[in-house]
Amino acid sequence: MGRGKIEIKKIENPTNRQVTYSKRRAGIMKKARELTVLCDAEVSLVMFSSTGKFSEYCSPSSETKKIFDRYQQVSGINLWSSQYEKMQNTLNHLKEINHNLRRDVRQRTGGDLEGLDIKELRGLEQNVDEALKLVRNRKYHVISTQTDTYKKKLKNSRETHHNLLRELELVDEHQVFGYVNDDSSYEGALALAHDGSHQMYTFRVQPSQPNLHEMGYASHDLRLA
Amino acid sequence: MGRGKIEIKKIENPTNRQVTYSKRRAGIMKKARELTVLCDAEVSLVMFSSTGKFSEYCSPSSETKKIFDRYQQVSGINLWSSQYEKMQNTLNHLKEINHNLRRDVRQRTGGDLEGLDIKELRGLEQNVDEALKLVRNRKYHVISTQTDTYKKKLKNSRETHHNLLRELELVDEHQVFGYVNDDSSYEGALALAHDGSHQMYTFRVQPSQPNLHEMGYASHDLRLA
DNA sequence: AACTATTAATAACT
DNA sequence: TAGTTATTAATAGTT
Repeated sequence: MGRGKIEIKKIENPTNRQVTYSKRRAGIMKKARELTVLCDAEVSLVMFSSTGKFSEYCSPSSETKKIFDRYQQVSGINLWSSQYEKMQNTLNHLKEINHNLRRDVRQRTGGDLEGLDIKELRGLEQNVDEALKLVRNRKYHVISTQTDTYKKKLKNSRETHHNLLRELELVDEHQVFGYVNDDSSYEGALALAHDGSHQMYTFRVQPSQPNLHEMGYASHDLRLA
Repeated sequence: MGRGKIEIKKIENPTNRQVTYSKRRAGIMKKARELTVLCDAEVSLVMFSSTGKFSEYCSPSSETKKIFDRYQQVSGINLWSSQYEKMQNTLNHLKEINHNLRRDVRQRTGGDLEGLDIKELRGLEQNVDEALKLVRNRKYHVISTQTDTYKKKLKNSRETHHNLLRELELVDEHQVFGYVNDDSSYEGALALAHDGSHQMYTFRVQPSQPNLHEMGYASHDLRLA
């Protein structure tokens, strides 16, 4: 339809090709629109020119996305299967790891021991025992560090006090009051550390887990008390 | 184009509409094909008739899926944003939980203690201490159960033996040989349980975590030794 | 971007 | 559903 018949093959002249693309694109869009109206059909038309220019037509009261969804249903092709499956796998993997981590934590708090044989129990016992020693060591280290800090502060304070008194002495030539050399602070801190209070150690992860159940987990209480 | 002009509005006669749909569908598909060839374009055409019949055209050497992917890139519309976002959130949530669980396990094995203050350390110590007691109790329970089983087996065996000897006595009227009443098995089991072997307790989750690094985790060795 | 000779599509009919 | 044809619509080549 035009001044002479044309063969249906790629137009080599780029300018010509682009012009023809524009014209025919308008034509096919009109056809799509007419089909939609005349026949009450849903039509999605997506085009990319050879230069990459994108155009689309979509029947009114619909969206390309919806037609894609429908296309997917009918064609049986899962358009985002690759993405989706990969994520699904990652998710399952994480869930499994989480599950195992939870069990480990439970066993390390003395629960869920029924499935373990003697050998495993012995191993766990030894492991927990070693952990206990490490925690104790760390505690003592923190305590002694803290105590040193207190001692230094005290020493500083003492010196400051001393100097102050000296200054007063020099200024007023008054009698100096004695003061107590209080070295009982170290024992005090140790007593504090060992006071056997029954306050529980609460697992930090708790406050940031509002909806585990949404992910297929029973809402186990992870509070390790 | 036809015997008389027609108005572009829905064809009310269903038969007519269906006929027109078929003809025009063929026409628009031909147009799409021609556009593809002449102008070296990529075209996706998806149609649903008013009766729900689905047809598509897609430029050769491409697939509807690929064109959809491209459509998504260009249009900025994320076709699976809802699905994807939900999964992404779940994933991040799981990762966070995982992270916290790992830290907890590490702390329960005596690592990562630097961030804890005295109060937390005291709590952790007490918690681990209690866990240790629970594990020990369980171990003793398993041992004693096992020992009981052995005792019963032994008792059975002893009786069987006894009966056998009696039968021999009755049959042959021979002299009975004595046997040792071996009750040392209990002490043996306890010794085994307390032997202080340095064999490590290995965390069960290990073998099923081949590729943690793929999920953005450093491949920490979870082995709790 | 507009024109127009010509071909292509198709509405009505069979 | 498929074929025919009169008529309109699309468009190739031109301006």
